[in-house]
Order: sequence, then C-alpha cells, then structure tokens
Amino acid sequence: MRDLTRLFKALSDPNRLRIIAMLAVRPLCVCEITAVLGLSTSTVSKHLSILRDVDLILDEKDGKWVNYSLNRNGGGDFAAEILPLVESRLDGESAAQRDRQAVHSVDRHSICGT
Amino acid sequence: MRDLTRLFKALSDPNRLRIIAMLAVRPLCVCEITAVLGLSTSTVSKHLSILRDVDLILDEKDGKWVNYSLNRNGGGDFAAEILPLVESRLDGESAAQRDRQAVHSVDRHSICGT
DNA sequence: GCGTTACTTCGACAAGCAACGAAATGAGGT
DNA sequence: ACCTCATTTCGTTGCTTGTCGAAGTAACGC
Repeated sequence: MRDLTRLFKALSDPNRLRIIAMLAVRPLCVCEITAVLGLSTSTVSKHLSILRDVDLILDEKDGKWVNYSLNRNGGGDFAAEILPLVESRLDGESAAQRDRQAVHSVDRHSICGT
Repeated sequence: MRDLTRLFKALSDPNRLRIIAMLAVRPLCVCEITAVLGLSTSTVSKHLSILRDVDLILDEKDGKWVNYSLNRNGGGDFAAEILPLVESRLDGESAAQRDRQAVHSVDRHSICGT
C-alpha cells in the first residue's frame, strides 16, 4: 500500500511530470533538466531521486555526468505499467510539448558551467 | 497538467485507496466507510469529495443517505482509464482485502446512529 | 412544526513537501 | 595533489494537506 501511494505521490507534481515528458525524448543529465525547468539544481536532483525511488526512471553514471532515463522495461512493476499511459496523456499537455521542444535545443556542454 | 496532478494526488493517500477498494465491492454511504476506516465523519467526507472532484467516484443522493460508487464508465476520462489498474493492484494489498471483507459485514442501519 | 439522523463545511492544528542557498561528495583534467 | 565542475545532501522557509471537533444543511419521522 505504501509503495502504491508513493508512486502516485511521485506522479502528483507538475515538475516531475514535465521531467517524465522530457525523458521520453532522450536521456538527460541534471543540468539539462535544470535549464529547461528553470529550477535550482538541488530541487531538480531531489525530484529525480523521488522518481528513481519508485522505479519510474533509471540513473547511470557517465563520468562527470549522471544520465537519467525512463524505466520502460518494467519487469512487472506497476510503475512500468502506468508509465505508457502517463506518457500518452502528457502528449496532449502543452507545457510538456514545449519542454520536449526545448530538449532538442539543449546541450549539456554549452548549458552547464556557464 | 493541473488535472493530471490532481488525479494522482487524489490517488496518493492510503485511506483514499482503501475507499476505492471498498467501493469496488458495492456502493457505500459515508457512515459505512467511516465505520470501516475508523476516521471521523468529516475526514471521510473530505476524502470522498476529493475523489469525486477528479471523477473517480460518483455520488447519488438517496433520501437521508448519499451513496458513493466507482465511476467505471469513464467516457474517455483518464481517471476511468487507470481505475481498473488501481483496482487490480489493490487486490494484492492485504489492507484492502481486510477492508473489503469488512464491507460485507457492515450495514448502514445498524452501524449509523448508535 | 420539532427533533433526529446523515452528511458537508468551517476553523484550527500538526505533519509533510517543494523550493532555495550553502556545504559536502565525487570524478576529471592539469 | 589540486582545482573545477556536475551532482547530492543539509538546513531553512513558506505552503499544502490530513485530521479533528464544532457548527451548518438537508431530509426523514413523529
């Protein structure tokens, strides 16, 4: 029961939904997400840890960066079961559409460390 | 976007999930739900209004009582799309199983107004 | 009408949560 | 080793939310 409520709580924040919409385009590092959302780095990091704790996303260390990606595989997890539904519903959200556009014109090397 | 987050927020409370599990058995009035959950009447009423506002449940006045039931029809609503998934996931939750058992041995005429 | 019963709304309180900046961690590059 | 940069963790602040009891609605029965 606790796992279920934690999953839905993770999905109940607009910025976390925007992150999911962005990760549907391609894997992203923290600073790229930060640039699009306009939040502080620490806040984005916290959002990502919440999404990871309920197995909605995966993190993979890549040298200096950490790449976050959607956990589509699933393995029977309820998170993976509803993730496609969330993604398709986000297709109709204009905020998510804008964010996905922004993902295409963002590059970690030019954005981070300016 | 706001609608989506409100839906997930509605699903992110354990007592509201227990209510959904109970309503999957049969329509219930407020006092029956109150008796099973062990919460105050006003708290249960608030939970029900939150679930109704996101179209997960329906309310129907029946004389002195108000019958609440799951909104399974849907009509393209996202709420109706994920409701079956939530129900099947609640089948495996022991707390929800206990609540559904309790629903069978609860009667509004003997429980309310004692 | 009047009281009772089922429910909703209001007001208050404690706990939880998102946001930030600052400090800590960790991995490269020189 | 040192410095830098990407990320995480910590401490704080302000807002949201779950809970209760008390007051307010609405409908039945006498």
